[in-house]
Amino acid sequence: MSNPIFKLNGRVWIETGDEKVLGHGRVELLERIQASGSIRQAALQMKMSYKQAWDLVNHMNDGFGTPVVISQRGGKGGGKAIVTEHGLEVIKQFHLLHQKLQEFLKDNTELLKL
Amino acid sequence: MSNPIFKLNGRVWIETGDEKVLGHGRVELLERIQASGSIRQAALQMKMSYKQAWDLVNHMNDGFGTPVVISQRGGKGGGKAIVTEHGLEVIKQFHLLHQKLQEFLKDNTELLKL
DNA sequence: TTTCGTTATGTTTTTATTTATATAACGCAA
DNA sequence: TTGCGTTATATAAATAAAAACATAACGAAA
Repeated sequence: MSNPIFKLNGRVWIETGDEKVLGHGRVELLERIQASGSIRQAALQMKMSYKQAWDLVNHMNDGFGTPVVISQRGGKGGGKAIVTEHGLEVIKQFHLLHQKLQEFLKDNTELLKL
Repeated sequence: MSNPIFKLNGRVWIETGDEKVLGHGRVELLERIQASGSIRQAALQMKMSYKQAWDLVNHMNDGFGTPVVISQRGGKGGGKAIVTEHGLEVIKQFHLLHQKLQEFLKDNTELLKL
């Protein structure tokens, strides 16, 4: 067996050109927006500023051809944000990738000899 | 085929506990130290400060049980640094992992439907 | 014993990033 | 039509990260 104190870890993400458009953190943000219906609440939960969350959402909407989040201000509750059908698909795809990566990491940790 | 503008990318690294001990950048540093015999030259090549390079080397030596770089000051040329046998092994292992990840990314990019 | 170029280390300065603050826009509901 | 809570956006303040700078230690070679 390999030395137990060493752990293999990794990340995957999706780029357009050279810009990162979707990764681990952004997916969590989308999920929390979906769950709460609010960019603000999602940001609070993840302990990031509203501005940062909004910038990320904006960047994702730009990066993907079709928006992943649609938001509106005013109205009941002051405003809201929803994850689009395309956004849900994106989340799903990323989860699949993430899961596959975990398998990859697990398999190769076992081969790791240091 | 999947949308050509989206690219899957990723990284792997090795941790001990929760601290990153080896990744893509550190491996390049080791290789350049090996090639030049100097931490300073390696740092210059990678456009990082000597301090930063030295800190990384130190951190790696701490992180792995046995040192990956041994350095000495003074003497012919002012000093030198060499990558240990263990360091070479570590580089080799990481390259293997990196190569496998590239295959993983390639395989899954083809499945990527966005 | 002086010079040289590097390792080793700490300190200071600068830059970049993050966070906080402020304010306008908005539309529903009271 | 006023208040409310959110989205949207810009600007300022605070933190963190990186780079630059300075300097000591070192030993071979001149």
